[in-house]
Order: sequence, then structure tokens, then C-alpha cells
Amino acid sequence: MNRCECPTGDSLGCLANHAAYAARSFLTRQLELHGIDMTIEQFKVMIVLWKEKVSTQQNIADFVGKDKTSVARLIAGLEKRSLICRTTDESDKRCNLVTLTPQGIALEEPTMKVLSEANAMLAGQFDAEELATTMRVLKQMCLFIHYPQNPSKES
Amino acid sequence: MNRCECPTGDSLGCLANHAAYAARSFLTRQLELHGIDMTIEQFKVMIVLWKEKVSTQQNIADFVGKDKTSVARLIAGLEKRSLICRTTDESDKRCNLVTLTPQGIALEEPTMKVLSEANAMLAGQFDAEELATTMRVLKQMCLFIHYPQNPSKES
DNA sequence: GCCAATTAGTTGCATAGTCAACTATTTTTA
DNA sequence: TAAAAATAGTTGACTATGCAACTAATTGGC
Repeated sequence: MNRCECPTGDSLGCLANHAAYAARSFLTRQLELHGIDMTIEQFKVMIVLWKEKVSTQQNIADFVGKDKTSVARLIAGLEKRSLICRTTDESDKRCNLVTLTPQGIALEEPTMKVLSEANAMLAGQFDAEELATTMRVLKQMCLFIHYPQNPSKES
Repeated sequence: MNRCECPTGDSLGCLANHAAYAARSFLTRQLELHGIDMTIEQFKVMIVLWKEKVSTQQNIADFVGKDKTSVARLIAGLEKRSLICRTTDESDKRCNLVTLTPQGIALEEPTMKVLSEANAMLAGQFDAEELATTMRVLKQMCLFIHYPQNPSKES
């Protein structure tokens, strides 16, 4: 059946969900096609580490917008696959310091290349104006929903 | 942190994901505010049943775009909450016939009201033209991704 | 009519997400 | 400074998703 059809007629929320799902599938497939065995969730964590080099689990959770529990389990999976490693922060023994292994570092270049190519393929389907409008609307959606009374406030 | 910021710069895929997450959160909150204890996933299954009255599990899975396993477990949850019931189809004993209970039927009106109000609140943030452009782009995204060679084909 | 293929559903396993409760630290504050 | 509050992380319970393997029932081809 047509994944773009909304059960109750087209709505912004429903279409955004379908498009988001499609975009995730697309990126997952592109990663597979390039022989990169990584889920989108793991990818997000890796992006934080590629940028920050070292991070606590809570910091990663804040960046990717997930619960610390969820991140702890994602990290456990990445550790099992030897992409990252965890050590206790000696200056604050509550924290784990998460760092990249050489394997984890080596994945940055090919993985980010797939991401930017996938983004380019998607963006290439639209002209600049409709792309700009859509991105503005999607951003505004996030702001409206997080701060219905005053979209200008930030956390 | 700002949930609308993409870690690698704005992209259609990333923004669609943030907006979709925001829309889901918004609907979940609206349902809670109206005292309706239902997840979006359960909601989707119920919408199929409100339309079809009777359905097999596989049919529901096709409609909501999920694996039959996933739907089987969603349905088990709805059955435990007495919103639906399952009987074996005597004319094809492989199939379960899923039907609504009176409680399940009674939920249609208030729940769909919350959905349409939430959609209206969201749509009300934008003018007709930018809304139309965005919805067209999101639809095209789905089609492009499912059928990169020939977006006009449908399954 | 019978065997093979298909279909519907279930179970087990793995990943992913959240919440609540808990431990161990660190910081605040009274 | 000692007690209270906050913070980081873990564990357990629950929901959700999908894949593979399985059973049972039906359909198709010969």
C-alpha cells in the first residue's frame, strides 16, 4: 500500500512522519549499499563523538535527544563492536568518559560521505525555493510544538 | 538543547525527523490532556478498525505499514485493555478476525476529535501556500525514496 | 488427490526507547 | 561541616519494531 497516504486525510504531522520514515530508510539503505554496518541511532552517537572526541554519556544523550538509559545501551552496543571505549572520569567519578577507538575514528570519513551524498540526492529532487519553504515550515513546527506560547524561547 | 538543530547542518531528512518527532509528541500530549490513554501506535491500529470494523492482523499490518509481528503485539496490548477482541475466522482458520469492543467503539469520537483539532492547530501556524508546498515536498520525498527510478509507480 | 508453495499467526532473539528505582558521587546550603 | 539536593550511570520492567524460524491452514499445479 501507499506509505504516503494518511489514514485520515493528509496532515502535516502524518506526512512528516511518513517522510521521516522514508528518509531514515533511505539513509539506512545507502549505508548498507556502501558496506557500512551501522544503525541510524548508532550513527547519531558517533556523530557526537566525531565532533567532541570525548564525551560523557549524559552529554551524548542531551545531544541526540534521548534518555540516558537509551544512550547507555547504544554505547554498550558500540563498545561491543569496538567502535568506542569507556573509562571512568577520575576528576568526577560519577561520569564515564566515552572516546573513539581507531576503528571508530576510521569510520568517520566514509560514513559522513554517505550521509552528505544521501542529503544531496534528496535535496536534488526539489528546487531551491520549495526546499527553503519546507525546511522553514518543518523548523517552525518543532518550535511551535516545543513552545506553543512563545516559540522564541529556547532551552 | 534545540531539537531542531541538525548535527551536520540542516537537511531535509534530519528536519523531517525532528518535525515528525515533534508532531508525535504533540499528539501524544493532546491525547493525554483529553484523558485518552492511548499510544500513537495503538491509535493507528484503532483507526484501521474504526474504518474497517473487522480485519485480519495481516490486513492491519499492511495498513499501518508495520511487520505482522509488531501488529500482533500491539493487538495483544489492545486486547488486554479490552478495546478489541480476536476470534478465529471459521472460513479460513489461519486468520484471526479482529473486531472492536463497545469500549473500543466508544473511543472513536473523542479520539478522532483530538486528532483533527491537533492537526488544525498545527496547520493554523502556516499560510495555505507554504503548507501546500511543504505537503507536496514531503509526499514527493516518500515517492522518491520508495521508487527512485520511477516515482509514479505504485504498489 | 497430493505435494509444493503460499499465507496467517506465533515465538524467540536482537535493537531501541522510556520510566522508576537504585547506587555512587559531587555540589549546595543551612 | 554535615545533611540535603543534584547529577551520572545502572538495572529492571514495559512498550515497540523487525527478522528468522516455526506451526497450521489454504491454495495451486501436476
